[in-house]
Amino acid sequence: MVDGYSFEDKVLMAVDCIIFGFDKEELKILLVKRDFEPKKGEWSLMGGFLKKSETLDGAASRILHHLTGYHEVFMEQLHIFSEVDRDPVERTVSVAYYALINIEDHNAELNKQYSAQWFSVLEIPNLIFDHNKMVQHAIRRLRYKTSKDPIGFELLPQKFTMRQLQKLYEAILNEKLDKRNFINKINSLAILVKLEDKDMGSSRKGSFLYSFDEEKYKKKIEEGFYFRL
Amino acid sequence: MVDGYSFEDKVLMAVDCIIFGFDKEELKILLVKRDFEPKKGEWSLMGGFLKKSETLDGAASRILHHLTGYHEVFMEQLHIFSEVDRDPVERTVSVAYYALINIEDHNAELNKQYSAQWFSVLEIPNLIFDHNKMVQHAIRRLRYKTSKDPIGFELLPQKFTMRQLQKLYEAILNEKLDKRNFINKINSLAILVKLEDKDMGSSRKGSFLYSFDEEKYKKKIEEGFYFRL
DNA sequence: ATTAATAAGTGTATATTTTACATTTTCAAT
DNA sequence: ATTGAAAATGTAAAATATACACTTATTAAT
Repeated sequence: MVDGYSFEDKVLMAVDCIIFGFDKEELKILLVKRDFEPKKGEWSLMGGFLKKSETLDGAASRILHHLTGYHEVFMEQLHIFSEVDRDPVERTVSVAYYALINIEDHNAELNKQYSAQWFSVLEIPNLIFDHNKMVQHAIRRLRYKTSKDPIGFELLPQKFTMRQLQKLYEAILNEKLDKRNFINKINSLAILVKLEDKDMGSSRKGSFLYSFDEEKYKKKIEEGFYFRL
Repeated sequence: MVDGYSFEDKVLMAVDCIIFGFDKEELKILLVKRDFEPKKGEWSLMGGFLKKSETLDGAASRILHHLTGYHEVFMEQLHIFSEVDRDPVERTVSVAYYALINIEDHNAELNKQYSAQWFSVLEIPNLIFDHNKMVQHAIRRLRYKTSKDPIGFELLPQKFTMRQLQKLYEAILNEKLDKRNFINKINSLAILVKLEDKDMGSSRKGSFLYSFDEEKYKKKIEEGFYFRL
């Protein structure tokens, strides 16, 4: 028993991260140029390998932090990809995670360092291995998530306008929504606080800023409500 | 490059299966008595290790077939569990799969061979490692799945009564449903065929048998409908 | 053959939710 | 003061979900 389950195969486990951001108009993901063989120079998800001493969640956080400088970001396991030949170098199983970050205060320096770049989810380039499949999977999951959680918290700056929130939903769902119905629906959730100040950036009139009421927001999620736009 | 990613850690990957069945009254899962150390003699999910030459889906099917004799069963990846100490013998990451099988023509011989036993999901014993957590996760997933797919196909015999179908949903959701509303809702999906013959087992009057219209059923799933009972 | 027992089968009215849709307001720039 | 541009706002109609109770068919017992 000293040897553990000694006759069983061991495999390498990669963790690849689909990092979502929203830039007021478009839903984007952060991709890096791979800097080692094979497929050096091609676009890829940010990834790394699981170490024996960490959990998968831990590995995913480590990798994300490495690239973005962020701690404490929303991340969730997506799916495991295990086609035998998915990595031509060696049998590697990859666990995909997706993360939601506020693109605004993302550290641009790090992007240079890793040759990282934001891409609209509508224009994802060819990625190495099965990474395109992972991205599509993540987009589906994010769409699903909109019907279960109010996702804005993670992807928007602290203060935002109704229109920005609507555009976020539109970007994720890839469909236009009716303004009045959207506002009514969001208000019925009662998770927003209307602030005094306005954002003057987008019109002469200016539009009121909102922020999430964190407490109500969390309670809502726990209740497991179903939210259909 | 001959050595691949030679400095990275490799880990053992287990696959554990939550096997759901329905016996006309209760939602059940199939558990086995573990026959090797550690935790020999305790209840456990049916599991095994991933081999280098197979995918995770392949491993899950292999393991399921081994225990139940079934091929071609609905199975789906659930979640990966990777707590560092989850297996006291050795660092092992486990991928949980859940399967839906028709309990009726399940091979009872194999149950003896593996000391396997069906347990109501309402009375799951203490399981080894983090297997109880996996089971709870699987039940949540199955509940969610009812709102997205008509799940009966996998869990019921080919012919079944409306009442059996209702009981299946009630068992999964763990709540009573209204008979008339249930029937109306199911009929509105238009995926069932009402057969000529009746099941005389449960009443003097007898109740009509139904079966799924496989084609409509598959079309419905593809459409991605949302189904709320 | 009448009766009793048992589960099957069936419909509707009300409440709730979702959808579609157009005008007025504000204010900075000219 | 006029203009332009986006923000803000409400309602009626349609669709969906819910609550709810009696009749029917059959057979086993008398």
